[in-house]
Formats: sequence, structure tokens, C-alpha cells
Amino acid sequence: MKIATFNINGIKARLPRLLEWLETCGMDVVCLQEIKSVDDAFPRAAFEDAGWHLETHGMKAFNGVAILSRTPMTDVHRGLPGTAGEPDPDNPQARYMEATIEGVRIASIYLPNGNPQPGPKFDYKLGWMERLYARADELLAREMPVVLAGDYNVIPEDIDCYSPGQWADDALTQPGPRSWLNAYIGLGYTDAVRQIHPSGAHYTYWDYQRGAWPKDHGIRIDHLLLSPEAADRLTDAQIDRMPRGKEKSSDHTPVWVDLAA
DNA sequence: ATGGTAGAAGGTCTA
Repeated sequence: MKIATFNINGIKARLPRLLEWLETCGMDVVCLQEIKSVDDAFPRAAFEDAGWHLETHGMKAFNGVAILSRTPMTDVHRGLPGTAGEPDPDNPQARYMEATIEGVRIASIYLPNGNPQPGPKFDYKLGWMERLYARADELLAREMPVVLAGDYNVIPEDIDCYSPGQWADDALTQPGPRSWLNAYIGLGYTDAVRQIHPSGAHYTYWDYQRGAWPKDHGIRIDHLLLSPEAADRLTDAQIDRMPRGKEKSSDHTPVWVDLAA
């Protein structure tokens, strides 16, 4: 069972490129982030016509997540439990959803960026990561395969960054967010790409500016965390760099895991 | 120190 995460940076701008990739990628499930669309404006038919089941959790202009699946989804849940820390608790930012697919609980996550730090946006990121910790812990109690997939906006270690010195003051490398990510690992989750590529520099994001892509000035911020029941089934994890090199690409590229049947 | 690019909007804000 192949499961991907892909921050597409706008569903409307990315639609043709995304459909091309979906045709050939061989994925069973694709978690999308930054759809930047309300649910009603999401181009559902294009995906359904191509044979995908689709669930979205969007909002106006920013953020927004979705899950595509070749087989039906059950028990779909939108929003990260607990609204404490949301700037507007009555209208929480659309950054999290879950669904069960073929017995695997899968989350699509768009974690707050947190820049500039320090500041209220960084505090929001830390609070969000604390709430995700609580949810990740709850999911472990189900004793089922869980895959927490998404754009975490955290560079786990300096080897995940082309130039750690240039990122030293950025919210993506700060000790606080890194500690929360390590806390998820401490609960029993496995960073799938790190597991398969223990010492490699494997990036998932390259800025649109300053020629970051041709110079391979990338960072690794898109992750799939696996519960023990999922990690036991892990046979492969890869970053597909091809989509990043296309015209009108996202600034992220897809990351995927393969779980044995 | 600034600006460089991109997307959703049709304001600037976010990254």
C-alpha cells in the first residue's frame, strides 16, 4: 500500500500537473496540503473522473488539506482536536484531517510555519505541535497502523538542510519544534524516510527564489510518521523529485511510503 | 539591507 504526502501550494494552479502525476505515480493514497481553496471550490470532478475518492478540509485563501484514495474512506474527521491556541477558536485554521483506508488511520497535516520567531505565529506553532502530540498519543491506543503524513514545517536535523547556518534563526530549525518532533518519535512513531535513508540528504522543498531548485538548496520538512504497527510493514520510503522539476511546479515534491499488505 | 518568486485574491497576507 503506497501512501504519499504532497504540499501542492494551490489546487487550482496545480491541477493539470497533479493529475499527470497521479496517473503514473502508482499511489493508493495521497495526502495533500495547502490546497488554498474552500471545499465548494475544489475541482472534485477532475479527481473523481480519474477514479479517486476525495475528502477535503479547506478554507478561504490559505492552508487547507485533502486526502485522495483509490478505495473508499471511512470515519473521516476534520480538524485537530482542541481549539485552544487558535487565533480564532470559532474558525480554526484548516490544517488537519484523518480518514481510515484499508485498516490504516491516515492523517493529512499542514503544520504552522511559525515565522517570524519569536512571536505569536511561533507560539501558535508550538501550541499546535502540543495538540498534535496529544492526538498522536490517542491514536497509538488504537493499536492499528497509523500514518501521520504532511508538511511539518520542521527540519529535523542539520543534515536535512543544505545550509544550516542560513536557517539558524528560522522557525523551522528552532529547538522547540524539533523537540516536539522528537517527542512524537519518543511516543513510538518512526520517521519513514530517515529509517530508509539514515544518513542521506534528501530534500522535499526548494524555495522558488534564488535558484534554489537548480542549485539543490533544499530542506526536508515533509514527513511520514508511522506507528509501530505501520512501521512493521514499512518496505520503502522515497522522495519523488520529478514533479519539482516541471513547469508550474509546487515548491514541494511528493514523499511516499510503501507498506506491505 | 534589499529583493528575489509564487498563490489566492482582487486587499495584502503567507510562505
